[in-house]
Amino acid sequence: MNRPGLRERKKIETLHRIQGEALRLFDEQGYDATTIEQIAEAAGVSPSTFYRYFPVKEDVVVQDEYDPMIVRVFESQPADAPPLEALRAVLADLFAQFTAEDFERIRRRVRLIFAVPALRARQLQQTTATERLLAAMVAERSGRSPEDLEVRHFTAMVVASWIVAIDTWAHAGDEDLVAVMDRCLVHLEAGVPL
Amino acid sequence: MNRPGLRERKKIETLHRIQGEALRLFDEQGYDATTIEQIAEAAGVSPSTFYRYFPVKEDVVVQDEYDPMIVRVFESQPADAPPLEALRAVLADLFAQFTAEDFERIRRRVRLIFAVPALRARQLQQTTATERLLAAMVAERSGRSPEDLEVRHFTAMVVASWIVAIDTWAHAGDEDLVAVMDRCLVHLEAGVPL
DNA sequence: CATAATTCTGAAAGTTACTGTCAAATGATA
DNA sequence: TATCATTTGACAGTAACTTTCAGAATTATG
Repeated sequence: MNRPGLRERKKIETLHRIQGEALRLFDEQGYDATTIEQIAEAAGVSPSTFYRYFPVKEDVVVQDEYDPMIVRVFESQPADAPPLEALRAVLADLFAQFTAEDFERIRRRVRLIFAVPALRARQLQQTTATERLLAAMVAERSGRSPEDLEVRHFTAMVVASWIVAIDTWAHAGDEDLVAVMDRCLVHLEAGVPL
Repeated sequence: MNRPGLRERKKIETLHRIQGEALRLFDEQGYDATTIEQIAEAAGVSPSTFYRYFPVKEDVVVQDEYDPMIVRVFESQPADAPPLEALRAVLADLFAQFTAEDFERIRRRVRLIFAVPALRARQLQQTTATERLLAAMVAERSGRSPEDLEVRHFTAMVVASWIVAIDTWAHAGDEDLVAVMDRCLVHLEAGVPL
């Protein structure tokens, strides 16, 4: 048996407390003006502990746990679906699980990320990891190599498309996130005509 | 008349000297293991001077002067050419001006950038600036707003396409850079089929 | 229940990237 | 040559991150 256990619960709680206090402080004073010491103190931990949870300052905003979800949902898609269809469905399925509060939290985070260069840089970097993940899965499915130029190009386009959609949604947005993503993917599939 | 003048010539020279020594040291000891102090000393300047030329350490590798060239070449394209055609031509024209040594230097820089996370992050960030630039030009040409979703999506796709091509070329590459880029853009125009 | 093993935490000291200020040096200009 | 603007270097300071180590809390084991 490997139930959650007190230790793990405490860890998750601490992680969320740090993240919450950090976002609050960033809102109040700005990202750069907030030091790790302040965040640590507000969360009732030591700076060392902060770094144990978030290797770099940016991660307290950028880190998320979506990658494994994406993998799970992607693998549950019908094997004969074309890759672009499959990925579109993955997002739809994923978003269907989110609540309105989830979206609101994500929106705040995304806005912060796009406003602070350091956060944006970190997120772009994290995105390339997701890209590799997708490339591996797509390659598997289409019986090609993950190094194949078209496979890498395909995944790069899809991921970049997502980012444009998220950016648009977070800023303009009374529109639905799924709707914006669909518009982008349709545009992509049509060969980005202008 | 506005000839270079001694002062400017010296500035360019210093800039190149710093860059050269930095790249040499990075090759020898690795990026992280090389301090700004070492670079400054090798280039015969003070650390403060280093920062005057390169606001952040990453810029000594990532900074380039291509953006204005892109603008110039783009504006010299026939006004009735479709945007994707125009951008393809821009790159072809640009690369035609480069020598074999240029390509070799670029290749070394690109490999370094893709190997060091901090450099990659900075470059991705810089890329978004280029993206905005392109968006403005493309918007102008097609009589749309730079905020238009399709315009932003189009430019994001083209830029992301370039990056995949450059990455591929720098690593695999006995193939021509222009050829790889063409393959990517063709794939994009076809709606990234797999 | 008691003790051993594992994991988590905090304190402290050190490195380095980066910022700001000010005076000295150097190139431009009249 | 004399004055003006720009560039540079020295210095001091901040804060992000790293490393190390000892002690505390939690879990596993006899």
